[in-house]
Amino acid sequence: MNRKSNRSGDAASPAPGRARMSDVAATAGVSLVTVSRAINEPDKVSPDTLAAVRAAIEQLGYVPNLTAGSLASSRSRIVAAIVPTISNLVFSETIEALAQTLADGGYQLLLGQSGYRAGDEMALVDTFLGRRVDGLVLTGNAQTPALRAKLKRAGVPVVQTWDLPTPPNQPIDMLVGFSNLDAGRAAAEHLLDRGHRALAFIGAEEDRSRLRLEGFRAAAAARGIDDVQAELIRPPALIDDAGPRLAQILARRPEVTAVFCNNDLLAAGVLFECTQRGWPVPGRIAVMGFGDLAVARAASPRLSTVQIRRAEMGERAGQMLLARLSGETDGPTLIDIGFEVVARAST
Amino acid sequence: MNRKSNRSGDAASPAPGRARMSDVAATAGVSLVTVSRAINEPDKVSPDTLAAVRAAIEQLGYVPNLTAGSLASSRSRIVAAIVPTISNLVFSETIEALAQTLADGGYQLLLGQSGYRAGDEMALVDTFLGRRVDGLVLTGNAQTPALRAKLKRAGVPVVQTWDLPTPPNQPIDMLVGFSNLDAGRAAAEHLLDRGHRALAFIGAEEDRSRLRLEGFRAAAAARGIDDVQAELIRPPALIDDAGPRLAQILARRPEVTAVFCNNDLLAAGVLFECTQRGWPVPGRIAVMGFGDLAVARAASPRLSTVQIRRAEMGERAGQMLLARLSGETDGPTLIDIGFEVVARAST
DNA sequence: GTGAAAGCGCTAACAT
DNA sequence: ATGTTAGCGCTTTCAC
Repeated sequence: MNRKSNRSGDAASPAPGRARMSDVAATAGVSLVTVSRAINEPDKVSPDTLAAVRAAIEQLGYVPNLTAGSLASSRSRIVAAIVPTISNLVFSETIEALAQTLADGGYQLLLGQSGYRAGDEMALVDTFLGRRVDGLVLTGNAQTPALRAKLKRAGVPVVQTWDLPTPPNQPIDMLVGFSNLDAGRAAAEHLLDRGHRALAFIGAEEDRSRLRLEGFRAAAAARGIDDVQAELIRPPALIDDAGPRLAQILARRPEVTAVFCNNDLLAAGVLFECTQRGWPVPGRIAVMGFGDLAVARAASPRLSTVQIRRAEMGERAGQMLLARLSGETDGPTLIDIGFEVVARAST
Repeated sequence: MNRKSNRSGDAASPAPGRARMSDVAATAGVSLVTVSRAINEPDKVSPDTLAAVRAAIEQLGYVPNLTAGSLASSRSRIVAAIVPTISNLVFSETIEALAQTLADGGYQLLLGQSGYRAGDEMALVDTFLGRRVDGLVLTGNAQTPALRAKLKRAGVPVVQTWDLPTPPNQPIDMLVGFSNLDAGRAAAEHLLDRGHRALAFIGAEEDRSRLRLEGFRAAAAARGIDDVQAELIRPPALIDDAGPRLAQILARRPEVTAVFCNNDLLAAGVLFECTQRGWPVPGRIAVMGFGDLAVARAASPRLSTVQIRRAEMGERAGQMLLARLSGETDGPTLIDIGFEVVARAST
């Protein structure tokens, strides 16, 4: 009952509803295939016909139906990406670079949020596969066995990001990331090198954050320090969680002199809390962040942090996908982009 | 040459490539239509057949081809949204709430970034219309006449967000927003009421920010203050732009005692700059933000700001769209959700 | 409650 | 350089 019913205002608009490719063909006085070619492979059409077709398209306000095209060609020109949340700034640069790289290659990005829930991730993958996306970019490598199986069966190119394969997990297909374990370790070593012995950790209760905590603890233990206070925040971890969590840590262990926060915004929250208490940083307590977001360079004092090249990660993910989609079969399928400890004033 | 070629590892996987609905039908011993019904309208199928169909789906690992479904039904169950950038936290809560509301209604969100460029917005709309999205959510109401015309011709439900219609612009279809002009005005009045006379503004060089500046200036002028220093940052405006811009303002006009920042993160950047200079806030300078993000409640001092109910905006946008898509013809099509000045410690 | 036939709007061979 | 013939995998009448 809706296919023919026009919505409300039905003024004398230039175009009569929605034109199809055959309408364009008729108007231009050519066949339907020629129109298809004029749109998709303009070189294979004579200049005159091309002009005629373009005029007809313009005149009719024709918008190609990409759904029909996808069905016929079994290529959607869509790549889907799943991130835990778009409200976390660490992901947005990766996504922006990915979207840009894909766009330059003629693909569009479909974005889904898992909310850190495995069930949601599975549901998203289902609809993405249902839409026959040409590729998939996932965050982390903690996907459930069921999900892995489904992806392999579907045969879609997949890129995992933001982590390296942590045994026993194998890469599903391609991967670009870094070792979160080593990053946590490096953060601890940085603080230990500066003489801190009473360490604390604030992060989200989530896979990659847990890995960094594990590395952080391992490095501390290697130097004989076993008591690392940790506060894990149920995601999303927001900046206004930082102050109260720091308070919790200090209530349990007042002598803490250094805290590693699992993203720079959380670290900025800790800085604000210190300002509130009138505590000098790093005099009373050293603060280290993660990510090297813009806030790390803007904070006072400037934040020491672990830099992740987030944009590069998105770009590489996009390139790997484009290479695979264009039929290239060689090229890397596992990239460790590493990380770098950046020492600034807060430690 | 690729339709039949299988990628690399071709182990004895349970499923032979990709099952179609007819395969499910054959396996379940029913007709294809029945499978379609079992998936889309389970009530209209007997419990036994339903069970049989579900078993077959499970066994074959069948994933419905939504592209084919969309083509046949001319409904995509996709709503697209365009935001300037996902790297700006003010948009993410709106988008998250929108995505959630739509998901509850059985629709998926396709996200596009315009990068604040009108040309990109047009290109995005083109591909979205090409994919026959069922609805569209746009940011702001400064769309070009060409874009407006295209949207009206296509007849898709459209919701504009984050602003009210500013003459001569009419709403394209539906709208949920607030007056950026009035919000800027209210911010100025708040600062004026606290006795400030030398005012400054830091914001992005972008439509809504400009409107807020206009309102800010108008309210100041109404009280006899004509010299409002403004710094407009070419988007994206990041937190580390704040300090340098404040410095610029002070270099031109050292007696400035209050600055209105066009988002809370920028305001946090100004707070950090003040900490750096050893300036008391609001003693030496008052700082006001916009949005009421989490950072406003976490900063030191707590930020006075203009609160926008961003999640509600996304939810309302989703509801309007769902109502329209389900055939409801009444209901509101223009909602002013307002704003609220929140006075905290920074002013 | 279930099925048979027709077609959504395009692209992919294969001609010419 | 252009056209013809077949589908892509579903949903929709309409019939039983």
